[in-house]
Amino acid sequence: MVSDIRLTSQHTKSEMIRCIRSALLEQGSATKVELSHNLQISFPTISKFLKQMEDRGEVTTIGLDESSGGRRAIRYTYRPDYMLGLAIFLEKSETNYTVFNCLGEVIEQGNTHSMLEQDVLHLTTFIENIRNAYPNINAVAIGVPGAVNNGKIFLIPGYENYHNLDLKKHIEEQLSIPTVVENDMNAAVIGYMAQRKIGDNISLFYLYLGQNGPGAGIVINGEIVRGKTFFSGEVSFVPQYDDRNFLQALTNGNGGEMSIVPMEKKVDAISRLVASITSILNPHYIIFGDDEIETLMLHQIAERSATYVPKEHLPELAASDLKHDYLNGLQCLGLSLLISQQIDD
Amino acid sequence: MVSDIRLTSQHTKSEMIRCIRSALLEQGSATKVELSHNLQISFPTISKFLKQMEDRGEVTTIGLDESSGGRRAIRYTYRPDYMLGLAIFLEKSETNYTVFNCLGEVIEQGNTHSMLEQDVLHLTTFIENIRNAYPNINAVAIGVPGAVNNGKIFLIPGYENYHNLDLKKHIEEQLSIPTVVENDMNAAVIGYMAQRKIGDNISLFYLYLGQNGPGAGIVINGEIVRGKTFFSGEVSFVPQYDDRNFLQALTNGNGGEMSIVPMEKKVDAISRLVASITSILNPHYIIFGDDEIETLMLHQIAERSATYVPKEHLPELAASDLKHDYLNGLQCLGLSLLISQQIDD
DNA sequence: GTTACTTATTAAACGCGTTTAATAAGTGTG
DNA sequence: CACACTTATTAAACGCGTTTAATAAGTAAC
Repeated sequence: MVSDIRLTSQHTKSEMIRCIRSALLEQGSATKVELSHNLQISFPTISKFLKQMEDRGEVTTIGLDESSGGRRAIRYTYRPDYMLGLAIFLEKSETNYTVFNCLGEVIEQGNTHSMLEQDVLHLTTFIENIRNAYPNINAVAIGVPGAVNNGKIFLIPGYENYHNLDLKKHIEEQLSIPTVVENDMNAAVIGYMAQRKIGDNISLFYLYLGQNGPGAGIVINGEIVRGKTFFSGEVSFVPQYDDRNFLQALTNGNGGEMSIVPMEKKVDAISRLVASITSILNPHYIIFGDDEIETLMLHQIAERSATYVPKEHLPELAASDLKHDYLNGLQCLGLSLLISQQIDD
Repeated sequence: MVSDIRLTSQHTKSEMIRCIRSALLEQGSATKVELSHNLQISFPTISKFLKQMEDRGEVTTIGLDESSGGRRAIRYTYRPDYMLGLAIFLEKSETNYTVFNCLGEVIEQGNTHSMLEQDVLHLTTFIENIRNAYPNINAVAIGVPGAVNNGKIFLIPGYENYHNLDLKKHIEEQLSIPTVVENDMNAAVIGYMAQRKIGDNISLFYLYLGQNGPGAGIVINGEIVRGKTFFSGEVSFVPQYDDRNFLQALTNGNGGEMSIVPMEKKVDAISRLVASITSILNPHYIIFGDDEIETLMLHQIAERSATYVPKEHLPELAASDLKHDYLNGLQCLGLSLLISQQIDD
């Protein structure tokens, strides 16, 4: 016997606006009734907020719906350029950036010299300049090759200027733009999941096997796994053979070129890693962020993994474009800052 | 420039009651001002709910505080026996149960014949009988040696009667008592964390190395990891040596007694597992749910693990009493049902 | 013991989202 | 083209937690 059907699951003002924004962006357009239905917010409340948003130019009407038997409804849509986001990823050799709108469309894309070895001031003035060109940039997402927690860079080997720097706080204080900072692999896994519209309580292992040594971004139950000392995903160290761990198996133990090691040995090492991950975490997906891995190799890995772990428990294996996912992840992070933007009347 | 300091972070009625209950139970006793402060709920609201709870006998006053310079405050406390919980764990050889109050104190403890091979009806009448003896039992927590998701038993090898049964739904419909069903290792990890008051965003690996083969309960970012096919924690299959996985390393590959394998070989296998877990998940703790593991062995494992993974990233290793944690976990699960109990005016 | 000053509690006014009633704007039908 | 019947929108009444003001109950000082 449930006492009450709906216990006024109230939201706060900014939560509601966030919901309206994301619903409008997701659905492309909507009427007030549709929003009220989908978001479980009462019609009058939707009406009130939508009017405010229309007044400040955030949404526009795009005409009337066909009548479904009664009065025709007004259809609203979000203006994608009302706010823009800036995504930057700092890499060893260069700095890439994109300016994007609320639909994720890229307005401008470019790259410049690496900033990791420079002073942080370089970065802030760079952002400031872009913002001067696009004044309605309202969020910055920065990707770095290092361990990040809540905007603070804890560990970034080789780049002293950024070590132990709370980059989020720094940018927000200097430029007063909402900012998010994230590790590269974590951004990639976020981007991949968003793109494939992978649900919320899913576990996913995003594995990179590139030049800088293996690394992974891990999402479990829809949340990024950072670990006690930000060491999660450092799969190089997984012991796999009598006298070799994963990295040694890939590089023949001498830190040499990966290409020297014969294909089948690599496949076995990767398959053993897949088996370990499966029997420990049993995720839904393992994604290889590398174009080099072709479908053939994926099949071989799947087959060989099944010799270590019952087949039905193995995750779906797939390859994906790391750089693309990385950028997409940063845009997602920026976008979520945009749509939760407070409005100051 | 933040526009508003406190955007009326409103809660629903039942959430508030839940908060008040848990605060009173946690702190032992409290005044209205203290509750209002700790829970961030306004004084009048606290006052209103506390009065209702007092009226129905859920809380009582235990006198006045000493004056701190002004009017003396009334101190309230929760009546621990106002609601009781029932924890049951179904095992192969027997069925254990405890009746406990809101403070976690055990009112009655006992065991009876195994019910896993019987019909489920056996279990329901068993619960019904206990409830007749303690009419204010308001929650049941059931632990089973199988894969459970949201009360439904997906996989429970050897016990056909329980396979694919939504036990939670079944009990709730038959007896109308709020019910929670959980896997044994998951209950244990919950119990361990509650007992040690381990924070909310912590990752913990609870490992069991007993007769029925290794198994683990995993919590990451404060949430149970179940996996795509409820296979998470099945660490037996982790490949560790050229030709042996973890289980084979422990049992010498012939499924024989663990005791045959020399101590140091076991230590190495466990250490390799610790290293794998660390480099994949980097959890805060790995707990061994086994009394057999003595402090000496823990030290050896810690030392040996450090040969595979940099020491600073290793988790804290500890041993704990599985059965105790298991029971405690069930009580926690039951308790959280109790304190979120709806009141029907 | 009266005064000044605390602190706890109660009572009234307010804000805000919701529910409900009222109105507006369509459709098809005889 | 009035009529019954939809559906969208607006206006008013309500519920509930909060903020603010008023009152009660205590302490210390003179």
